[in-house]
Amino acid sequence: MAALVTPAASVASELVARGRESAAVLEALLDDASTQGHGGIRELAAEILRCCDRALAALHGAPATSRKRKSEPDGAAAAQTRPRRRMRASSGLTAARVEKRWTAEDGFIWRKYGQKEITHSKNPRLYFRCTYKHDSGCPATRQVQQSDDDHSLYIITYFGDHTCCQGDDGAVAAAEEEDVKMQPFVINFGSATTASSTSGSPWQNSDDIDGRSEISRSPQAVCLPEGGGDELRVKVTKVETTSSDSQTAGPTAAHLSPSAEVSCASPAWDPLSICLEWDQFVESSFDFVSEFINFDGIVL
DNA sequence: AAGATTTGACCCTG
DNA sequence: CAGGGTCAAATCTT
Repeated sequence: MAALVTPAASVASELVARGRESAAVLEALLDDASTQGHGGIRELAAEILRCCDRALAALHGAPATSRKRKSEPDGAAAAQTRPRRRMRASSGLTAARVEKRWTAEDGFIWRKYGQKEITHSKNPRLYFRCTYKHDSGCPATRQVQQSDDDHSLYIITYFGDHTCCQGDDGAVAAAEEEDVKMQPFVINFGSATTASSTSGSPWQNSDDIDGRSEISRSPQAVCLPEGGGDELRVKVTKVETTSSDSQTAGPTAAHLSPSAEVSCASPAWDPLSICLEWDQFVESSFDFVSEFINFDGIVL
């Protein structure tokens, strides 16, 4: 477990994560505008996302390679002797954290390891573990399931904390809290179409929440302006934490708070002082698009 | 070729 | 025994 644990690394990690979010928003915007010939710029935004992902991976202290699956030389015989698995309920793993989001994306890099049809549920439950489980022994896992009631909502249950980027508990806790605040949002540029952000969103991709697309795809639902509105509307879904003892109740039984809607004149996400530059970056994203900023500085 | 995803089977708990 | 969580071979993607 050779994760970077210095405060500087923690800050860098968070900055990159935030930059990635900004790029995701940009890509979403451009995606919608693709019919007007912004395909090349979209690709650029996608490249930013990829760069940020790689940077995060590096910061998390894991080599980009060596994740090859172990092969079982004895085939079926090996399966017979494989270690007995333990169910989470009895494993004493850390508490579950249930989130209800518009996107399955959360800034971490997950690897899908299973999918299961759940009884009395229309949508399958997807199982993810931290990409760095084997490299850093990171125990973090999560389950993602689309809401039966609202297909544009994802119910995400987190188990365990990320140790792959941990070391400074305070910093990590702050980062997680931050993540919760800034991830689940819907941007509405004051469209007259009341745009129920939960329906008809062009960005939701219910068939595509597997690990790969999660990393590469834009998470936010965005409505482009129709009449020149300039207000950004951020929808924040509150998050509750449940105890491990109540985990067996499952995500759908967990207590989810109703969403709170917040309107703001600018897309400044929150008052993290060290990240002001990114806020400015986002605010000027449209200008930057038209001027074709030089990305040399972010090449990794 | 290496790494990620899919998916059926295995295993555990209630 | 049913339901749910995880494993890992097969398959796909890059």
